[in-house]
Amino acid sequence: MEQKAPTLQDVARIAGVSTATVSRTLSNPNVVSESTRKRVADAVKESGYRINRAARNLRTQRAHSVLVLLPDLGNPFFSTILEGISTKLSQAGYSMLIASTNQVHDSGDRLVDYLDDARADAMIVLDGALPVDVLESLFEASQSKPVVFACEWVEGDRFPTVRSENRRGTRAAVRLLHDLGHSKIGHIMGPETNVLTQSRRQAFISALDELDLAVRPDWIIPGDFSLDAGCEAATTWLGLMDKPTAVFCASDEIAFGFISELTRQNIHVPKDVSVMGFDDIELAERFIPSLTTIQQDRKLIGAT
Amino acid sequence: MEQKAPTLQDVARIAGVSTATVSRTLSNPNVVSESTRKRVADAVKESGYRINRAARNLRTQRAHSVLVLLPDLGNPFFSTILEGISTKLSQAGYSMLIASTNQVHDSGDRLVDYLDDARADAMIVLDGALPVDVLESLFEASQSKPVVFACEWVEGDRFPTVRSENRRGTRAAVRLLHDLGHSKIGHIMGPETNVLTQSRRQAFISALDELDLAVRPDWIIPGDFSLDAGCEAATTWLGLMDKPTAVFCASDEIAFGFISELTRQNIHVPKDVSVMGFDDIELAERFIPSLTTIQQDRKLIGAT
DNA sequence: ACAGAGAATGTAATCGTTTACAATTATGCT
DNA sequence: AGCATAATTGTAAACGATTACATTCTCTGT
Repeated sequence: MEQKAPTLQDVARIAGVSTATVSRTLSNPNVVSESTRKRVADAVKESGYRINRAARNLRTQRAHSVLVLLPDLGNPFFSTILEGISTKLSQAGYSMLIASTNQVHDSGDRLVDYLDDARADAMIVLDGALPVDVLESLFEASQSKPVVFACEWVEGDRFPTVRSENRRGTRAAVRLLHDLGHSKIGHIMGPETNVLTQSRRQAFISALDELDLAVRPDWIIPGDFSLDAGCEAATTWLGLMDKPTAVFCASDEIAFGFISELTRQNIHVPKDVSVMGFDDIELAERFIPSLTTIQQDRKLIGAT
Repeated sequence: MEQKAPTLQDVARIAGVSTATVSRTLSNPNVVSESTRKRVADAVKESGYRINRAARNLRTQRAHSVLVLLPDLGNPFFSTILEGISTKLSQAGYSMLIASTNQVHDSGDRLVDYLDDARADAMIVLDGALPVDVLESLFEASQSKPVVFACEWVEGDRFPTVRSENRRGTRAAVRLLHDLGHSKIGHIMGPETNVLTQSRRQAFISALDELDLAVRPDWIIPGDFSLDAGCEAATTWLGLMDKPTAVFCASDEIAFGFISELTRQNIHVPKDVSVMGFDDIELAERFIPSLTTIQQDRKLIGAT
């Protein structure tokens, strides 16, 4: 029973028309007459025809799919963004290919292959920490196919970028803590090299300045967006003589790690110390308008 | 500067050989002579040739990509599994397409289209709650292309399935709680219709039986794998006259919701009540060997 | 030196669509 | 009716790779 899939030819034969007509009926129905349109529709149904994307892609020179590149698939933060992208893409009739940066790198493939090779029409990059040579080749490729950065970005304005309002979000968080009566506010950072880290730290400092609050270097604790970093930061915090009464974390994951470690040490949140996160992954109370929703529109535009 | 991508023909011309030879050099190097192999390699480098996947896919009738279907992209639990799948696939030279069940459903596309239309060679399903008609058509399609279920599954043994050891994990969890001295153990379930829920509840009950512990229906609290469910369960727990001193949650997310709500109500975990989760998402202390690692091998086998 | 095996390469058909162009038919207008 | 124009449909050439088959070339053994 290994019957091969029906082709346009088969449909054409059944409907008694040419393949061209069938193709037109499917992709551009309003140019064929009512009667043949119906005949073709019936023939399609009868044969159980499904278009062969490979053939179509070859002929039209488009892959009808978009590559999403992210640093780490396991990171829950990205999954909500993916959800948004995925929805938009499938609405627009695109498929979503996924690759994670480290893998691509390990396997020796070059990133641009995905574009060069006609596997993807466009690329959405969620990783701001790409090596320069990769960036270079990406930029070259972006002359012919759209490459857009989202959430994280690279310096230089060479790629269109979709970013959330890091500065504003950070300021809002700091102000909220201030309004709650805190004047001793600390910060747990993301990984040193990350653009988000930089941006949020700067925003944090300037927000403190605006409110005439002290900026204490020992209250700015290094980290790396992970739970573990939050736990370590908790230890650091415990070791401080003069402890901040509120802490703004560069990511929600950090915040969780921080809180859970403190709880283990019988420090109560928020009674003993207030903690805020950033990113609005589903786990947290969301105090900053979600990133994801705003971004998707522009992404789609960039992609098509 | 809109130069089109170089093709096999271009390479062939530069190298002074036929396209067939070039193709062979690339896909089956050991049948061509050393000298031409080098000539072709140089020509490839000179022209910057990249293979056109669309053409290759058309000719070879394979898409070199696998579709992963999951119920909800936003759910962090799946992202770690995705990571594993993705790694294996890219090692094997496959791309990974992603779709989420609800979207596919909403958009009116049929799932099987992905297989039928040569976009994907195989499919990995992480959703055990598909409508019957979808299942039916999937099964039909699985005659020609591999479809494997993972993590969740459907009754009937019609599809190859990769599953984690739900029963064993559950039993291990219950025994651990028992060994810690608990005799009053409760359970917060996942969504009623989910196969994992069923499996874990049964295992939970039989584990209690084995240990001669009481099975109290009011200690088995309904839920749905989400944080919110955990919170609600916390309220339910608070309302119980006779409270279990330990709770086994069907997912880590539930456990987190439960713990956070209790903490808010000044109940201390684990002093006042012990809580265990299930799934081993990165957030939790991992007390059950991870699901993800074991599965990937078999998945890959199934897919190729 | 020559037949014959085996290695290396070339020729050309093929995968299933789309689409420019030609050909046909239908329609409107005087 | 007769011709111009528009609406449909058909013919056939792409798209860029793979591969069966034919061909040429290179040896080896006698």
